Amino acid sequence: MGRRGEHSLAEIKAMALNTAIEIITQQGLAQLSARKVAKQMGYTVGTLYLVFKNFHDLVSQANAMTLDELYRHSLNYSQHAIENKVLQISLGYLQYALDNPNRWRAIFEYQMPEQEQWIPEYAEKVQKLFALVESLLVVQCPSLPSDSVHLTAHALWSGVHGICVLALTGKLQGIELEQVPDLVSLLVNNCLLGLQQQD
Amino acid sequence: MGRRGEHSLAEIKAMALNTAIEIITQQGLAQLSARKVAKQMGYTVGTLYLVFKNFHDLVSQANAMTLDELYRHSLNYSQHAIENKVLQISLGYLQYALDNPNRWRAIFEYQMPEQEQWIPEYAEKVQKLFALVESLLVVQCPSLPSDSVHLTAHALWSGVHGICVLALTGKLQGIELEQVPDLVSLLVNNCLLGLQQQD
DNA sequence: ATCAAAAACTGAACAGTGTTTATTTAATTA
DNA sequence: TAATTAAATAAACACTGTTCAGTTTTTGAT
Repeated sequence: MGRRGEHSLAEIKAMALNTAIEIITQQGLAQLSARKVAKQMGYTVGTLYLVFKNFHDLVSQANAMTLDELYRHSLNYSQHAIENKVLQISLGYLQYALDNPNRWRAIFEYQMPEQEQWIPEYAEKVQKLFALVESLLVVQCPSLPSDSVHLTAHALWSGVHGICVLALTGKLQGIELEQVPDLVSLLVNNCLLGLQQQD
Repeated sequence: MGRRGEHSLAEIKAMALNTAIEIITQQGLAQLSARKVAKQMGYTVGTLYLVFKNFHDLVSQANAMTLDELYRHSLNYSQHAIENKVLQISLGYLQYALDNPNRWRAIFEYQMPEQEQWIPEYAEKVQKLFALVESLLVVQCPSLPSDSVHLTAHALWSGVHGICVLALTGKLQGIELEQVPDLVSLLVNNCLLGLQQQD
């Protein structure tokens, strides 16, 4: 039927990303498909390939948006804390995951096709989160050498991430859901305690 | 062509599981398909459905076998350690993941179809790993109350798991691969140090 | 205003996926 | 040897991502 001109390509791209996020949120990443996105937008599949290189591109950009939200949410938690900001950002990270399980899992369970690359924004945004934790840690443990801060930030953050992963995939069967934040507190606080003892 | 009688159904099932693990090991979970398994065995797809309920069933049982190997490997590491067994089992867990990335990722990145259940063995084996860590922790921290041991074991183990996840998915960009075991040591040792300080 | 060119959009095709089922073939039993 | 049972297949179904030849509409120039 040809050009309808109702939406610009930029608008179509935005619509597609929002629709994809909607489907991920409601039905999970596994239920996302190109045709489903297109149909829900009122277009056909081919149109998506005018604004995305391929399906991987669509998913990556949708996940990048989630990663942004996740970053802002975590940052917000740390900024509203007056002490132990490292713990607070960790709890903020967990809370976003618990509140948006499907979107959170989509970020970390998406299997990148062989031979494809991450979109640049994706790697940047992951890096930004680590950097944020590192900056909070350096304030909280001023006597720690910068090499140690770097390693510790990654260890701590990976640990918090691991708790989120296992909690969201139902693999923490011996732990009640309301105890999951306690796991984060336990890990972060004891690790920090151990660090300060070394000084 | 009908019954060839070359293999019993039990043998066919074992062949399928071994073939699936082979494909996962070499090409990753994303490249696994029912037809590929069947073809590599010298059978057709339909035959697989004589011994598996569905594809989910096949993947689950293949992953359960990996989970067993992972458990034995981790147990072995802890048994050969004379002190700090909690750290050693953690490093053993990490090493298995680094040595068998595709099999390890298959366990944790497999998206269970909506409305399907884990096979019972699967949940049991995950539980067994947590229980093992908990039993080592209780020896290493005898003065810790049993409630705390339970929580701490899960927090610690999730932490170690998180490091494995991010390392294998290439999200620890600020860290060299040979430093990853250091991350595990840092997390585990500092957390244990913090715990002992609380006593 | 008319016509050509460019851009937007579709629909159908392709190879692949998991799954089901009628059918064929071989081994077992009577 | 004939009837029965079990093993295995081939083909179909609905779905997936991806491509591309056409069709339709808008735009730009005469």
